[in-house]
Formats: sequence, structure tokens, C-alpha cells
Amino acid sequence: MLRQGAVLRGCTAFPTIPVLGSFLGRKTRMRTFQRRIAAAIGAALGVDPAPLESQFSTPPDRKLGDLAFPCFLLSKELKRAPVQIAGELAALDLGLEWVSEVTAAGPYANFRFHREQFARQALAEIRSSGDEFGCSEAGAGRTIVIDYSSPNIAKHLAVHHLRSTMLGQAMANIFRAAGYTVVGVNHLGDWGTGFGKLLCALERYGSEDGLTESPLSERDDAITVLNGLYTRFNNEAKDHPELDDEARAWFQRLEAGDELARARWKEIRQFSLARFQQVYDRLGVKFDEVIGESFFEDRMPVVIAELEEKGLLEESEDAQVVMVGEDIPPFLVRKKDGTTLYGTRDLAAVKQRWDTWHFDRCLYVVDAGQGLHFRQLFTVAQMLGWECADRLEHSAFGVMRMQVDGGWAKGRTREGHVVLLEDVLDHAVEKARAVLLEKNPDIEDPDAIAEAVGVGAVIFSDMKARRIKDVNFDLEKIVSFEGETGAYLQNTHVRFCGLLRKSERQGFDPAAGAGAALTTDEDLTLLQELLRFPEVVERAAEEAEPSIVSQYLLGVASAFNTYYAQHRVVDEAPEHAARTADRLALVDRVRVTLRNGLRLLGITPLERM
RNA sequence: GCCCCGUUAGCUCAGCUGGAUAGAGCAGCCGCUUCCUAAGCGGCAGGUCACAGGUUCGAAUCCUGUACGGGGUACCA
Repeated sequence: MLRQGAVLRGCTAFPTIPVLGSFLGRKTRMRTFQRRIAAAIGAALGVDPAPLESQFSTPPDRKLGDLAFPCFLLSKELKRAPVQIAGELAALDLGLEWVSEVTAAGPYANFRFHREQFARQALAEIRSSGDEFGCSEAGAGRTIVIDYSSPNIAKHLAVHHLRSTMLGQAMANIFRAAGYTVVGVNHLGDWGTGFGKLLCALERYGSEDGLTESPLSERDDAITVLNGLYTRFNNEAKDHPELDDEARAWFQRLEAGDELARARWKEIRQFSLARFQQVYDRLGVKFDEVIGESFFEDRMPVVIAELEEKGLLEESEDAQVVMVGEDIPPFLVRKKDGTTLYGTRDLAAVKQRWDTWHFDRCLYVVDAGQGLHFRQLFTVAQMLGWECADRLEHSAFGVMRMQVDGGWAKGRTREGHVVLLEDVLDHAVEKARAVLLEKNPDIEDPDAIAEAVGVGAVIFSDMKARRIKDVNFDLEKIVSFEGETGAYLQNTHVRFCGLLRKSERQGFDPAAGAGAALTTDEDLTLLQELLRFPEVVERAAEEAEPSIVSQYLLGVASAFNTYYAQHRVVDEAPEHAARTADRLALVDRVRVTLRNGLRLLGITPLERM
């Protein structure tokens, strides 16, 4: 009914650019280079090179070589022992100028690179996409709808909302970078019987809180007041069941379009959204569409009619349901009082999303506890014969547990109140400011930097592990900025931003280096690691798993920090000018990788801290 | 009861489309700053990859079962 729609544009940080081909696999390193070796092997042995491309791995020890090729697959196809095939490969001339040597080590053929040649070509490859390094066109022509954040109005954004919100935002960024068209939807919880209770509570106790004199929308504490009314209502309803009937009546009034009910609901929705927006702005979260459940109010009858028409709707225990399977409970379409449920609205939403966007995938970034609901929903879509049914995915994530009496439990803290997301952000920012002022007292604009570091640390801590893992909310850990943290990535990024700034003042130009001097093991490790970035992003999209990017970034930062500790980058001696230019070029590409990766995760990269 | 998810170092996790000696961070101990930001780097120590079978030339990774933990299980969202 009320469509807020298209209030925000999506992340524009990653315009798509043409890069490389399709995704190959996790163990893959540097697919263009592997493709060339695979092609050479295929030609020499007379086999299809395509399946070979994903076979490559990294030797356990650099002494063995720079790229490993296990011969087990070829062994099956050629019906010869892998050890023998490895030997044959070692004797071949592949005709690749950047491969200097092939040695057989048991069933492995290990390729050693001609360091100068390889470094030159690798650097060119990494540079080819300029500042959009990491982007690809792997998903070109495909549309992904992502349902994320989706909080209930009239409530605060609590710390556990961070999960759906940031995972979804990161996924949206990642899919866009991989070339997909993305529609990010905030499926606002703005409908349902709960609002009957709320309206009822407002009517009964509102005047006591002075709400008649000072309207809710003019009060900063409006949501807190509403929460109080709601809690009070629920407590009183325990002893007075007739209150629940009254609440149901209010929801029916709301559904029927009663003027007073509608006006109050609309006001609540309005200021809830405004409050959410403050936090979203802080987190850098943007949606393409904000569509509440209320939007589907007049679309549900159409879907229910279709269920009926196809003979799927049944009466059971006075409710209308769809029987979705023997081992799971039925999908509720209408309660016995005739009102609808959120599942009904979800079903209408599936239809609306399909009709509007013809998506290739529709992801629900919702906690794992709702697995059954989505299983039911998807099954109903299947039973309806909807083409989109198998494109629906529940991108489930684990629960956030709070510390309660020495242990960890779902939901609330020991004191029984929710931890507000804003309070967590504030706390992290305060800690970041303290550390910043201690490390770098003369820094310009410490507020902005502390904000980025603090908020970034909170975001990163939530996206470091695979999303299905439960997370224990531990404020101390979140604001610890050492080790595998958001601040570590920021700091690494900042360090070579500073290095590049300084080198520029000294007259060096990172664009001047061609890469031929990047010949140490550490150079090679970094180049190989950097080359993976586009396929890492593609895989993160494929699996809807932002932690793949997080983990990759930690690896890059760690490799760079090791490098940085061992090798002097800027050397002003004229005889080392070429090497300095090459190392600066490498550093510049690490910088771009970290910057883009942080952005994908929804973290603002800093240039100073 | 049934369904879903998890189980890898003291803690938090990576590795899971099968391949060479299972990797990080934190916590503990020992080092590193006349030189590009030490929110950093290096080292030591820490593991019957929950258990038992199976498939395979090869299993932390795939299959089956068991144990433990978490979640869900029709008129809330």
C-alpha cells in the first residue's frame, strides 16, 4: 500500500570493467597463467586443457618450485602412472618464456618461473584493471535480489541487526564488483499482529506518557517510549487475556484501513525509518528498495487465489494452510481469525520480486533459526510451479550470542535489555580515538579517523568468520585492534599510502616500474596473491560469503607486512632506482587491493591514521 | 520424537568442488625500532582435525552411524 521504494541508490564504488573469464576454483592461483600452462600441456599430450586449469596448487616449499601441477587427473585419462606423467612434463618444452624450469617431484610437476618475465607480466595483469582491480564481468547479465537488514519498525536497531545488515551490504558490493546487477531490498517489518498490540497499548497508556501533548514523531525517545508501552502491554496481557482480543481488533482495524489506526501506524513507520537511516548512514549501508511487508497487503489476495486455484490451499485446525511435506509442519497462509502471516507476505514478495526483476538468484540474508520458514516458503513456490522457485536461497547466518551469567546465550544481556547497535559503534569509536591519540597525537581530523576505524572494526569482526558460525558478542575483542582485525587492515593500508605519498614527494612514480626487479620470493608471493583477487571476489559472490574476502585481505596484508619488514622499498641510491620504482608499483597494487577489498566489506579505507 | 546447523591448538577461527609436512590471530614465553607509521615483524611452545566405520592409490575435506553443543518444530516476526 505505501511504497517507500527506491529511496537510495546502491553502492557505486565498483563500476564494472572487463576482466578475465570465468571462475575456476579455490586452489586456483593466477588463472590466466595457469590457463596458459594448461593449454601447453593439453597441446603436448593431446588432452582437453580445460579441466586441467583448476588443478594447480602452490608447492609446500618454494624450493620445489613456484607453481605445482598434480598429475593425478591426467593419470586417469592417459592411464599412466602420475609419477611417469610428471616426468614427461618435466622433459617437455612448453614454449612459455616466463617458465624457466619444470621439475618432477613424485606425482607433481613443479614449475619454476623466470622471475623477471613473470613479474613483468603479472604486474601488467594486475594493472590492467586500474583502480577497479578486483572487479570482473563474471556475473554480467545476471540479476541478484538480496533481502537484507529488514528490521521491525517501532524497535531499535540492536547489535544483532548488524549481521543481516552488513552481510547483506557486503554481498551486494561483492556481487556488483563481480559484474552482477544487484537489487538490495530492505524488507521492513512494518505489518503484522504485533502492531495491533502496539496500537492498543498506545490507545490505553499513551496519554499517561504525555503523548497526546507531544506527538511521538517530535520526541527523540519515541522508540524507547513505544518499547516501554509494548512491554507493559505484554505484561498486563498475561493476567488479562481479553487485552489480546483487543489487540487483534486493532490489527483488524489497521488492515481494514481505519483512519486513526492508519495515521498512527504511518507516523510510527516514518520516524522509525528516520532513526534507522541515521545508523545506516553511519554504516554506509544503502538499499535500492525499501519495501515493507505492508506493501504486500493488497497483493496477498492474488497469491492466495492462485493457491486456491491450484488446489493447494487446505483447511486445517480452522486455519488455511499449504501442506508442504510429511516431515515438516504446514505453511500457514491465514490464521483462524482470518488475518495473514509474514509467510503469506513473503510469498507475495517472491512473486513481486520475480515479476519486477526476473532475478537469477534471490538471497534472503536471515538468521539460520528461520531455516524452516524458508524451506516451507520455497516449497510452496515450487508447488505453485513458479519458475523462480529454485532460484530462491536462504543465505543463513548464525546467531549472535550475548554474555549472560558467565555463559553465552541468544538475545539479551543479563540485565535484560538489548544492546543498541549505535552504542556498540560509539564504544568502538571511543576506543579507536583513544588509541589513535596515543599513537599519533598530531593527526588531523581524529574524529573522522576514529569513526572509520571504530565502525570498521565492528563490521570486520562480524564478517571475519563464515556466516553460518554463531558469534559471541564480545565488546573487548571487537575493540582490540591487534592481530586479525579491521584496524590491522586499515593500518596496513595506511602505511603504504604514507609510503607512496612520501615517495611521490621524493620524485618517484609508481607507474614507472615495469616489474622486472621483483624477483625475490616475497615479491613472487605477493604477485601471486594479488593475482587471485578477482577470482576471490567471484567466489565470494558465488557462495554469498563475504568472509572469503575478509580472509583473503588478511592474507594479503600479512604477506605485505612480512615483505615490508624484510625489504626496504624506497632506496634513493641511483643504482637502485629501477628496483625502487618496481617495488613502489607493487606496493601501489597492494594498496588498491586492500582499498577495494575494504570497500567490498563496507569499510571505509583510510589514508592516514 | 523429527528436521537443520556446528565440532580443527587453551580461546576465536582458516583450510572442506579429496592430493606433498593441517595454517593464522589471541592468550603465554623470547626477540626486533640510528632507516618508508611497532595498530607492525620474527621466533618458541601448543594438534589422536569429536569418535567409529566406509569409499579411494590418497580423507580434516566425500558417504554412513554415534556422541556432544546450538537452533527449529502451525496460527509471532
